[in-house]
Amino acid sequence: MKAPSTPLMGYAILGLIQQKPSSGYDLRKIFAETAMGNYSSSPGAIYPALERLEAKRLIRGEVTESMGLRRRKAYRLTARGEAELKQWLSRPIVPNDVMRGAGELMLRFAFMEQVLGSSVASDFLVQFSAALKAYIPALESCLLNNAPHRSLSARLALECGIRGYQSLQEWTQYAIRQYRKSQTNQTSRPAQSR
Amino acid sequence: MKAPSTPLMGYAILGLIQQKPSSGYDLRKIFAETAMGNYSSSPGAIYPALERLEAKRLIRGEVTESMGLRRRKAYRLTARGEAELKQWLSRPIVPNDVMRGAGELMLRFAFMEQVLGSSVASDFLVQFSAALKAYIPALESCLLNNAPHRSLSARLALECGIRGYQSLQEWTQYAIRQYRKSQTNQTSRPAQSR
DNA sequence: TCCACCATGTAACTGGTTACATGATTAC
DNA sequence: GTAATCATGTAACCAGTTACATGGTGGA
Repeated sequence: MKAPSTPLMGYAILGLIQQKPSSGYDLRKIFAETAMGNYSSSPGAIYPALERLEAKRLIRGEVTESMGLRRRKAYRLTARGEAELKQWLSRPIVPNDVMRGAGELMLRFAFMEQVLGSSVASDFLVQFSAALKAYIPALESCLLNNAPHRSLSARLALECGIRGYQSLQEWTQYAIRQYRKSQTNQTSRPAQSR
Repeated sequence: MKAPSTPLMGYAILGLIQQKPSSGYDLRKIFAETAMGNYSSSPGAIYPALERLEAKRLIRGEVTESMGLRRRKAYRLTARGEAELKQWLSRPIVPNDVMRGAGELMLRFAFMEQVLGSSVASDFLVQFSAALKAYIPALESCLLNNAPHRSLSARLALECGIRGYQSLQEWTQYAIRQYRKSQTNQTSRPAQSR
């Protein structure tokens, strides 16, 4: 009774390929050099991941050997792949998403506007903010309950986690304001891929 | 040319066991119910991890079958285990630690005071703060360089990462102040395990 | 007695890690 | 020609996941 779920890195690849058809090498560079560095850029991670996605018919690769260029296998999304990506991006936020660190939610949000449009991204922020609002008090009570702490450093580490979520919450408010600002300027359109 | 490194969860277990000898079940509860929930509480993760640590002679388990109690295998640190834990806690902070998310550094800090004393923990915070100060500008320039962003949501996601590190930096300052405050009240002692 | 929970494990699968292999192309 | 870099891959290993198995203990 388990969905044959694509791991997080698979979705990262789907999202990047949706933005721009890419080779394994392109993806390695992105993971190695940009802020997406939390995902592995090792060939032993990326090439097998591409093969798995291709086996599931979510992407398709074609070699571009034309005129003296280096051999290069560029992947692009299939219709199934785009559907899978949209389905992932459309999932509702569940408490577990927030508890396990917000990495997956942020990855989804980063791709969301291009794929589903700015109004969906804006709605997502509202959901996100609400989920954080519900979760933070639980952490704070955890801090108070454990009043007789083992050490100052242990308590501070816990406080650091709470601050992280508070900062995330502040970011959602900021981001919501940014979307409101942009909506007054231009109409919300479903983000056509050029 | 690779150290037979204990994975992060192994150190989490060593740290917890140092605080208080524990069984696999105890650890499961801690990982499931407290703020350490980012580590897996599944039996398939914990029991093999305990076996690995025992095989490396870092911990030793003994069954406590006394008087009608349920069978229970409590582990405690060996001398080697304590040495390994101290060695891990004493490692200098390298840029990579900060880039790959600060999870390992926070775990180390949480255990640090009990094992190595408050002055080491305090020094650690200073190092941590310096590492963050060096890293944040790189992220900010990444934001500026990618000025023609794909979408507002992608830019905001990047900003969220930066804010997270800034909040971490603010926390280090706060934590350093807390240590200064505590040092004026009581002398810094190497934290004897009772 | 039977159910809930305590407590420890095991097995198959999945996927990431390090490290190595291979060869083509470009710049010097 | 030779070094750097582009580009794709492979293999052995390691550890976490889900799911199941086993049995003791206490309370209804």
